[in-house]
Amino acid sequence: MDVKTVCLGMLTDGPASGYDLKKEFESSFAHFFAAGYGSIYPALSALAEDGLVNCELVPQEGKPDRKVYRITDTGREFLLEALENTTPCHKVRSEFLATMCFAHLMRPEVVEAVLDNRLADIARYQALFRELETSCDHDWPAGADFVLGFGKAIAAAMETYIKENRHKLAAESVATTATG
Amino acid sequence: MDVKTVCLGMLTDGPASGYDLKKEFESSFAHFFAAGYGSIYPALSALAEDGLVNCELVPQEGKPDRKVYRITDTGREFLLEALENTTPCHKVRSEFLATMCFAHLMRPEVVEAVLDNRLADIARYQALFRELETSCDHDWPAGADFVLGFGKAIAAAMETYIKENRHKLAAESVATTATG
DNA sequence: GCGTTTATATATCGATTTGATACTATGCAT
DNA sequence: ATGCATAGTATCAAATCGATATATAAACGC
Repeated sequence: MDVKTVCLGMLTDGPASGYDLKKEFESSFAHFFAAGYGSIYPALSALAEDGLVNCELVPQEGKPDRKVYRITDTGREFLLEALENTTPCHKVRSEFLATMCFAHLMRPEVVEAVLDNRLADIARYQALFRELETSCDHDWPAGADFVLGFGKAIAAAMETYIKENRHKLAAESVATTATG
Repeated sequence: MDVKTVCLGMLTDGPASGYDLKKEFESSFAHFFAAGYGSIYPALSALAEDGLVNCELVPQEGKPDRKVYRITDTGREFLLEALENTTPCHKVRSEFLATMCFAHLMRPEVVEAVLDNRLADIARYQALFRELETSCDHDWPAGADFVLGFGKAIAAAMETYIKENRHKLAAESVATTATG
């Protein structure tokens, strides 16, 4: 399940441009699958080349032409096959936790700042979740609901854990002002 | 905080070879920062070239020489500076959630299998956490404790969420045997 | 005794992804 | 008038991933 396949899946919802897909990556997919233009545009080109989507050029005034992609029957078949994989991965890459591993080398106020910033980031995700919930009138497929709920549950768990355990970290910092 | 910096941080614990670091990436770091040989060896070479570590060749019988890396004073300074970054990221890349977004295109038994496999994967992480807790006699720095606890909390939250919400998914699958 | 897996150790390489940037044009706010 | 947001495409170096190659030896199952 690479960017190509996710784009293909998004296109089952209807035709879209690379720009449109980017917006979806930034909203409903933001909390679990990031992709920038550098991944999306090459992915769409490759899909078109393989005949899994076709591309219609829609001219616009004053703006670059829209390249509107539509999934083909071959593409739909390919997607269904890809969805047969029963062991899709779930990976975390956390510079935050890596940093916390070395908290004993850091000044306590920096540790505090890192934790505050992480909580702020979690709050941003929670705001996004509320937005997604209100904007869409719940005519969503069950899968989208499940995924949003998953994001909310994990964000809440992270928030709770950090708030309840941050005091343990601040306490033991080696670099506490030795002048005390 | 790239692989180079994490390797440098690991080396504050004592000298180690690339092979040793790989084992650490597979144990205590496994749940939040993956790195393979393809990242670790080039990282160590680059660190050595920049004078942040030095390398001692330790010959062995029948096996390739060990290249034992040790952090230098310059390296320690560099690390401390890197740890001043107060906004380290925390990213998730989940092919699992991407797959679940398209559950309505999947056969229900495949959805079930995906969920079972995810739960199994979570269980493997939980086993690893128990191992880490017992093997090390808690002479750990507080940071390592915090990070392990974080992993446990999130794993538990994921497990609970999946078990409590999977029924909603199975229910609405479009592809239910229409022959019923 | 014989094949397979596991462990010790290094290293490389193509494919994918990241993150930043470039280009063009409209409109809105300060 | 200057900057920022929005709409749209596109590219590129650097970083990372995942698999594979090489070499030796102990351990395990049948």
